[in-house]
Amino acid sequence: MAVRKYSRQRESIREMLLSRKDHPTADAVYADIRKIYPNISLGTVYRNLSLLAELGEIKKLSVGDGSEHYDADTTPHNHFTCRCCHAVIDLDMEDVSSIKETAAKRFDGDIEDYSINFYGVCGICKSKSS
Amino acid sequence: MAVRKYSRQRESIREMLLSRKDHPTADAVYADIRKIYPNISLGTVYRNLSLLAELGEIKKLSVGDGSEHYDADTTPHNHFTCRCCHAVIDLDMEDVSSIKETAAKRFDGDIEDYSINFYGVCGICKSKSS
DNA sequence: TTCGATAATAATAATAGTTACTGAAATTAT
DNA sequence: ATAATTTCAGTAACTATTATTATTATCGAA
Repeated sequence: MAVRKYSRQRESIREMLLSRKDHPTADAVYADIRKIYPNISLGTVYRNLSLLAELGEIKKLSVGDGSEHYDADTTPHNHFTCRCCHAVIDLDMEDVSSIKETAAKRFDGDIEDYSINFYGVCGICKSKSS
Repeated sequence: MAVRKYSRQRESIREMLLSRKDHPTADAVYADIRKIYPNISLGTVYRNLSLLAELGEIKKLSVGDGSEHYDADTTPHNHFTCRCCHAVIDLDMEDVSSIKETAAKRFDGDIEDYSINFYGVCGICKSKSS
């Protein structure tokens, strides 16, 4: 893949991701993008999501629910997964990126990146169950 | 499943996990346990790993490499994944569990747990490549 | 503007990881 | 020992993801 060529599908996937504040799985992206390109292939969705992630334009999130989630917001922030409704949401919290240096202190390798996932019950599910 | 019954296989899986300091996948556990129980089923391994995780006796780790890893050390600690040799190792670092409270400050749900994964190049791979 | 090279696509097959099902064997209570 | 119930091995099924292939779209040059 020497020269990267433009594709409507990829552009559409990028724009769609940017427009949502949630963190859809490949399947959710596929369902959404089919409204614009009814016969886009799921393989195309996977390929372009991986490509965009490689290029650093989006982020791949592994929250441990069996499938990958994608996030167009590449600025450093952390996520919360509700064990009740399974939503993956952004956490509004003060910067804790210093943990990277904390981790590096007694480690002889190079730490390039990190991800923090919080788990529990979200506000909505909490109010429903009470 | 009212009364849980003893099983040699489950006990063997637990002991095996306790004896290793790495964080094997179900498949790695299967390969190892077959040395003792040559015709144990992969399904049995999965079922018991899930069961032990539910009981809180082991921890399931999602590091984003496509498969789950298992850790018999349930005390709070963090992990590092080498993007070179793909090893998942424990990080010896000072306690950062206060991030749980930091995250809770501006959040209306309940935060029950969290996991931190660090990524980069481990010491061994680093020395090899230089 | 057409042409030729090649990247990207849709459709589908294949793979990997995991879970579900079934009848037989093991474990515990009676 | 016998009955009741769990767990097992073996296997099929399922879900998420990647690979293959023939066709189509993009793009730079003639």
